[in-house]
Amino acid sequence: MSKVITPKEQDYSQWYNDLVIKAGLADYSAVRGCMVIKPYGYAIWEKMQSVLDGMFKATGHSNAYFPLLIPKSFFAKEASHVEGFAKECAVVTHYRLKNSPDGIIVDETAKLDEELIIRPTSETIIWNTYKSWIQSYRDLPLLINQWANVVRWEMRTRLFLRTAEFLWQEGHTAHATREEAVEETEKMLGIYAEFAEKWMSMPVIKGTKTESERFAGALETYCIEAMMQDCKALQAGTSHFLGQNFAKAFDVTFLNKENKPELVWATSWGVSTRLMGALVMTHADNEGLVLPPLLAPIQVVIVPIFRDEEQLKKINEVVGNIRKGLTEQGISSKYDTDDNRSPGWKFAEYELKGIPLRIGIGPKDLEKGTVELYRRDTRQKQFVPVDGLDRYIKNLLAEIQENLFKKALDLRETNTVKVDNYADFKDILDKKGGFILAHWDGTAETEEKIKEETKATIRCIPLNNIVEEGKCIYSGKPSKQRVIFAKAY
RNA sequence: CGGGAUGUAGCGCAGCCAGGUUAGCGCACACGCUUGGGGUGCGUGAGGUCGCGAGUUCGAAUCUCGCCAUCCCGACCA
Repeated sequence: MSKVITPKEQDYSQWYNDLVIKAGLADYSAVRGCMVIKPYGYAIWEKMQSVLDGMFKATGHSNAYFPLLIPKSFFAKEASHVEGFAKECAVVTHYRLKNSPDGIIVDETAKLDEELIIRPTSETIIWNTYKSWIQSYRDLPLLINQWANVVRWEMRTRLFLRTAEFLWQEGHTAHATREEAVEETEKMLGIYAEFAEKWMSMPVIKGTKTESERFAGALETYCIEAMMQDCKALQAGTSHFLGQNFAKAFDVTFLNKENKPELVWATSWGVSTRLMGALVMTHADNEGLVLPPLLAPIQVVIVPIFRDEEQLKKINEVVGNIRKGLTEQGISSKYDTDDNRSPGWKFAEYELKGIPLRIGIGPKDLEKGTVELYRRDTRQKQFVPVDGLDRYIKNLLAEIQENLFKKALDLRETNTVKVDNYADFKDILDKKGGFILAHWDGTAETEEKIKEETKATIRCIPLNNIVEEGKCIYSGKPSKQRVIFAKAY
C-alpha cells in the first residue's frame, strides 16, 4: 500500500532510494548529505563488521583508534595526497560559540591557531604517529586497522553509495620491504574479494586502477569491482600500495639488521558502508530487499496464522520446538505473533526486509504436521514436514546463499563483452551497458577522451590478465591486454 | 557551482491560473467492532504558524518581490 516501491525497470535510482527508505535501512537526516543508519540497516552493517573484523584479526591485524581531527599542516606533507582530498575537506576553525542578539554565533576570539581537518582518511595522522612507534626492523610489520567515520564533502550524495559522512574501516600497515608491503596489499584485496563473494554473494573482479583512478598518494591501487543489476560498475573495496611516500613525508625510518636506516613501506585498505548499497543493488527486487543468509540479521521469520488465542497456543507449542531446533543449528529466527497485523501484511513486510526464509504455520499445518516454507530469493513456496525442519532449513539457507551468487554471476557474465572497435564500444554502452573488455593504449589522454565521449571509465586492469596483442579501440596504438570499461557509480 | 522543478498533517498529494465561511483527500496513527493461508472491511477520532519574510488588498495557501530548503539533470568523487 504505502510501502510500494518504484519498479526498477521504471526508474532504477528511485527504486534504490525507495528500497533503502522503506526497508528501514536508512533515513535522510537534518544534515545535508548525511544519513541516519536505522537499526535494521545498522544490524546488517554490524554483521559485515564482525565478519571482516574476524578476518583482519585472523591475518594478524589489531584494531586501534586515531583522532577524528587532523592538523591542517599534516595534509600538506604528501603533495598528491593533499591535492586529491583538498577539495572535499571539512575544516574546523573555531572552538567556541557565544550568545549574541542574533542568537548563538561563532566566537571570533576563539579562532584556532592551526585549523583542524575532519579526516577524509587517516594516512597523515597515522603516519605521524607511526614515526614514534617504529625504530627497528623488530617493530615491523606494524599491522593496524581502525573502524571509524570519515567526512568527504561531496557535491551530490546518495544513500550509502556516497554520503558526506560514512562509516568504514581503514587498515594501515608498515613493512620493512617493498615485497612484503605489496604482498600485504594483495592479501587484503583477497580478503575483500572473499568477503564479497562468500558472505555478500556478490561476485567481484580483482584488479588494479589506472593512474588517473588511483588513490591520492598511492603507487598502486588495487580494487574489487562488482556489477550492479543496472549493469553499472561499483567499486566495492580498495587496497593501496603506498610505497615509501608517507614514510618520506613523515620521516618514518627503521634500522635494519645491518644497523642502517631505511624508509618504511606502507599500505592502506578500506571498505565502507557503501557495501550496504552494493548489497541492495546486487540482489534486491521489486518486492524489496533480498539478503544473503549469512548477512541477514534474521534468517527465518515465523508467521502464525490463527483466529483465536486457543489456536495460537497450539501453534506456539510447535513453533517453540522449531525455534529450539533452529537455534541448535545456529540459525537466527523471529516469531511474529503480533495480532494487529494480518498474515498477508506480515508476508509483504518481511519480503520488503529481505528475510531469506519465512515459515507460515496455521491450523491446517498442525493437522498435517507441516509448515509452509517461502524462499525470498526464488519467491517459491513449499510444504515441509516439521520433523527434520531445522536441518532442512540449514541446507536451504546454504543453497540460497549459493543461488544468489550464481544469479549475480550470471548477470555479470551475460553483460560482459569483448569489443574491438570504438563504434561497437559506443553502441554497447548506449544500448545495454555492462562491462566491456577492450584494448587500451595505456595513456591517460585516451582514457580521458573515452570518458568525455562515452561516460565510461576504466574500472580496472584485471589481475592475472591474459596477455594478448591488440590495438587500442580509441587510438589504434598497440596494446598487450584488455581492460574493463564501464559506467560506474 | 550552472540548468530545471517542487515546498500545503508523519508520508504522498489536491486546492493556487480566475483571492472570499471552518483548507481537503489517500495512506499511516489512536480507539471499537470485524477479519486472519498474500498488505481485511466498517465506524469514530486526533493531527496544519499552507517553507520563511516583506508587500498588494477590506480579505492571501492563492497575486508580487526577496530569501531559504529539497529533489532531478550536469561538472566533482569511496
